[in-house]
Amino acid sequence: MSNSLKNVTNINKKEFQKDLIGWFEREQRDLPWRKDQDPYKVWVSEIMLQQTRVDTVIPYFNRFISEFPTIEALSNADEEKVLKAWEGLGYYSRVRNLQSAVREVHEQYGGKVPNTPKEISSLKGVGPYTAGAILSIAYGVPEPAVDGNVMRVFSRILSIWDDIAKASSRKVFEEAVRAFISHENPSYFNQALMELGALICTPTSPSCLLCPVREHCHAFEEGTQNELPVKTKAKKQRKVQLAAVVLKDTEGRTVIQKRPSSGLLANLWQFPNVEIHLPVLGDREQLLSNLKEEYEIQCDIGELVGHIEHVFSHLVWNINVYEGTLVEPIKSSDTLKLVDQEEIESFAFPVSHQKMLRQYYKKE
DNA sequence: GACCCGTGGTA
DNA sequence: TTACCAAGGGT
Repeated sequence: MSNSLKNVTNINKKEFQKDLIGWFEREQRDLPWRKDQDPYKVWVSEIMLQQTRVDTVIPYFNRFISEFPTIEALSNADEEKVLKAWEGLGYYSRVRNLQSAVREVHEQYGGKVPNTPKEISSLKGVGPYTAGAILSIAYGVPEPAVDGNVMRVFSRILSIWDDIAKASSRKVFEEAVRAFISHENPSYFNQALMELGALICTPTSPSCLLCPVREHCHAFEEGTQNELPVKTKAKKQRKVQLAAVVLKDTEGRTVIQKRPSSGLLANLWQFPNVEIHLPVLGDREQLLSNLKEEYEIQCDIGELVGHIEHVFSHLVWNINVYEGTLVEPIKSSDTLKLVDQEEIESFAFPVSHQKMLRQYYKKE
């Protein structure tokens, strides 16, 4: 056993399970993905919930399941529509991986989500947490599903001082879950840990007096609940300067381009823009030369109409936005289009460019 | 292990 | 305003 788990044997496992699961049965929230245990819906919900709040996910989940209700529906869906359904949720590789994996299930597993750790973990976008979540919730398999909640809850219950920001710490908490998980109801056990983390055992000012398992909690006994878990700070975001142009033709249509199929905001659509490495050249000159060289677009760059700051988890965009007009017509392609106000609605944009769309495109 | 990959809410 | 956060995974 890991040295971090020296307190495991001090806790009555059966009593702990009973108190935790009993609380979950009484207090669990009524959430749309809890209406049944359809493995596909459990899967979709778990992908959406990665690093994303429950309140944010709810409307996306309802719309997504309404539009793509089954494995087959999502397998056959147009990628553009799937991305559009994810627009605004962030971490867009999640949905590309999801559709790719769903297609694999459709073709290789006869449309049935696999129920073994090895098979399910081999699917794109399904890591250790998601594998355990689907296996336990959809199939009742007693596998750990260790997310940030579970690490926080168990760091307090067992007084584990490992840094939860380190990837290597996850296995310590998986070991803790394996020591306590209910084999009668792994689904409720795992969900209860996360629900407890979300509602009671919160990051700051946990509600210990309302906690159903405070009698089992070492941190509560020692008064260290506000010092746990240990988590090192994230480093600051890098700043990136951009210049973008809302480029119109003589009929009021606007140029949009598709982002590369990998990296930041992959496959989303945007207004033409360039990263400004050297400010000395000037935004207009760099936009002009980029559009000419990359797309053979001849245009005039007009007024600076505004600027947008957009904060990502790991960087900050500062975008100067210009108006522009096409000098000669362009040819549409898979990655470059001229669209009117109605057509543009069907393309998925990152939030930063949605702001441009609202502020600088729909005028006049 | 370090870094990349989004967004909106909150103290 | 700043910093941190929220049901992680890929490379």
